[in-house]
Amino acid sequence: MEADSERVAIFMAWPYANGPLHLGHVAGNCLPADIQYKYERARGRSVLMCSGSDEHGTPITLTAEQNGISPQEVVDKYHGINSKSLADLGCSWVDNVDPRGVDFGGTLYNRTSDPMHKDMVRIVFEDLLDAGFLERTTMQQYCSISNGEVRFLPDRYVEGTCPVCSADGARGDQCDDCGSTYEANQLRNPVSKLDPTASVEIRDTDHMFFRLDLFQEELVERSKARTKVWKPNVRAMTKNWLDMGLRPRAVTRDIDWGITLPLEGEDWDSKRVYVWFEAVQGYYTCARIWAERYAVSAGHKHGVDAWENWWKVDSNGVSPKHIYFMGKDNIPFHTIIWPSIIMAMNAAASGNPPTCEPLPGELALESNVPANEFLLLQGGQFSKSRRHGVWLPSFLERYDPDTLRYYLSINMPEGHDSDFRWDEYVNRVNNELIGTYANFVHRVLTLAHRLPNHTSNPLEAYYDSSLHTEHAAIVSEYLQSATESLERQRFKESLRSIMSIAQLGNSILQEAAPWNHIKNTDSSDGIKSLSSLAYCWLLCKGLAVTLRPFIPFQSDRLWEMLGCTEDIDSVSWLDSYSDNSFSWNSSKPNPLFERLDLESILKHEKSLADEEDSKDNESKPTQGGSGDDLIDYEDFVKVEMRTGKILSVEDHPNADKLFVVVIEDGPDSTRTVCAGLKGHYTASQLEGLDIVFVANLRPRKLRGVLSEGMLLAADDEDGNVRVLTPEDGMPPGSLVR
RNA sequence: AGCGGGUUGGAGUAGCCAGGUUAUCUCGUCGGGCUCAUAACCCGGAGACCGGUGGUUCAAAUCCACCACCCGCUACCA
Repeated sequence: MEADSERVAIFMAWPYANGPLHLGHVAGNCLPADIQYKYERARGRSVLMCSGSDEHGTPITLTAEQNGISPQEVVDKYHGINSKSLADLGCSWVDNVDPRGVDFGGTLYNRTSDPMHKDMVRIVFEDLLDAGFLERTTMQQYCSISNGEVRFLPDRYVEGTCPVCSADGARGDQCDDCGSTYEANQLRNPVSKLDPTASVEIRDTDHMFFRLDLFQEELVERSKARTKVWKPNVRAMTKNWLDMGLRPRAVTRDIDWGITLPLEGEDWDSKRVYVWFEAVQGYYTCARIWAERYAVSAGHKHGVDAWENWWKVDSNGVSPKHIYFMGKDNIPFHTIIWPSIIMAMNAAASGNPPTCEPLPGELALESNVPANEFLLLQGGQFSKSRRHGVWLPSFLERYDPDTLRYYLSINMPEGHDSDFRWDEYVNRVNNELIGTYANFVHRVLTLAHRLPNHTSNPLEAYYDSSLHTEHAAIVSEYLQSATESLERQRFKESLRSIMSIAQLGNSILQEAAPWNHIKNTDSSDGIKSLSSLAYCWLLCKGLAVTLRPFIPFQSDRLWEMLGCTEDIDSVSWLDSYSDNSFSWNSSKPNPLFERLDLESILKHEKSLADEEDSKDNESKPTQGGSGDDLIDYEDFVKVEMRTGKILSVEDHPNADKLFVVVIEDGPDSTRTVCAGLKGHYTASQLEGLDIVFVANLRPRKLRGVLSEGMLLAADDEDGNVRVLTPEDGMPPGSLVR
């Protein structure tokens, strides 16, 4: 393979270790990062890939509380599950040291609870503090007090009575009913959503803030220079943040699960590093930890400093290439916050002002941040609580990882959200992956095996390269465009170009019709035809190499069936279609994939869902203690439900999902209620309907409009909503019981 | 309502930032061919006033303005 001195670091956003990975993570993060890594290796480059589990923060502590275990147990569990899923998916995290040798790099799927990560974060914290990039500020924050235990609460976990309009349910800093904002201490009757019985008060608390504002100018300059490189979604999101103006951001918080602070004094004992500040540093700490744990023992020539090859600008001013993969929700962290921290680290080390153009010896900034949009599931967002999702571990138990990799690659949410649909998965796998690609390979292999007895490849004797210059030129164009696409992280486009080569192969076979000459190979037509078959054999070799980033398992299988003895790792991407040597494997070829059957897949998925349902039904009564969920008849009759007739429906002036509905609730009597039915019904569908409503609910303003009751409606797992309506003939105002 | 994204043949998409010959690809559909191959493969056809209305320009899917609808986050809500 030709030497390529380029140094590349592949960074994948750190999955939160609070649950198993779902297909959205795979399509948005894991797969693109892995494809890019494998491609860069095939180019002969030195590549280091870093990521791991993000293991701190409030949600993990809540999961731990709910399950009665420690936060560490939560993250241990999911770090294990997710590491295994990634390996089963064929991602390269399993090779900590590059099989070509440690000088080529390697990978590390680390975790933020790693003591070395924690130490390095504390050192960065100190350096930035000394350099004046962190400042101490006193802020006021809610906390709940229960049994003498003080717990600080984020604003979104507090609600109370609005000081302006007296509405209930106002949030810590803003009232949704009247829209007014106020200082934290003005909210009346604050209550903790996590523990409603605790008393809530305001306390002063000191925190360290990162001076993001100091980097505004450099970031504006940098983002202008990146307009040609960044995707539209990345440009837009970043510009939006910069236009709003950057402000200092707290890097510490009142919580006990996280990295302790390198600060003296009791004040700081109960505080930890804020996750956003610490997890992004994982890209840097992970590279250093890789060097210490793997590069040294594998004999890297630079030992513990090996990481610098992938992180520091070299003496000629050349930066390593840094590519960060993530979903759209993570963009500002990678175009604003993390670059600022890197600039701050550089400035702290050199004593110079921050600059967006790192000098030789300094840490490099991103080369691209190809953020993906979201993968939806049958049109809706993946959701743990609504059980709307396909989880990676259960998927991989049943289906071939390469089929998933193919489908998600060809359907990647690169420009906008895309959809995971079972029928489309089956279609694309059967028609494209199997019909076009695997079928081509199988045709070539079985035809070759039908030629007369042989111990080496029988096609070699017929091959005449001069007959295929036109085809070779087309293949070379496809390869070049696939390569250019991958240089720009355009995976769909790239995969399509490569698939075009398989399609070309099919048409070459069609035209040459070698099956007519298998038994009588001597005619001049026969020789020409078999030369085409021989050329197709060479195409299969190229396809194995160039599809390997996308479907690694089956590429390796194909390579073996072709009888190639050379290590596929040492074949250069650019030369993959130019090697004219003929290998041979005398054992009978087998199809690469099995066709998928949509009906049986849907049946299985449904049975999985039913299983979950029955599990839930069984566990519910025991969960809250038996009988606790039951109410007395007296409680039930307190709810006064009546029939009514909808007279008019109008859009709520200040809410997207609300209708303002006037109902006839008795003879010559009407009332107004707000109903969140927009999107489920049109106004005209509702008008005139007989409905059931709760009549004695305390009236409450909803985004400024007083609602005197509540329409009853049913909703199912899929989010469908239907209003309740009595059988005809009941006059408005009739009691329901 | 705030912020972001989207609207291109029946479905899904490329092209838009850097305006310019017959608007891309996959699936589906119709017709023909092949029979080696996993009912797979190959060739050809039909099908789009590029969401709407204005504007800029010699020229607009592409740039600008306004409008409509869809999605996500936040809010609200059955």
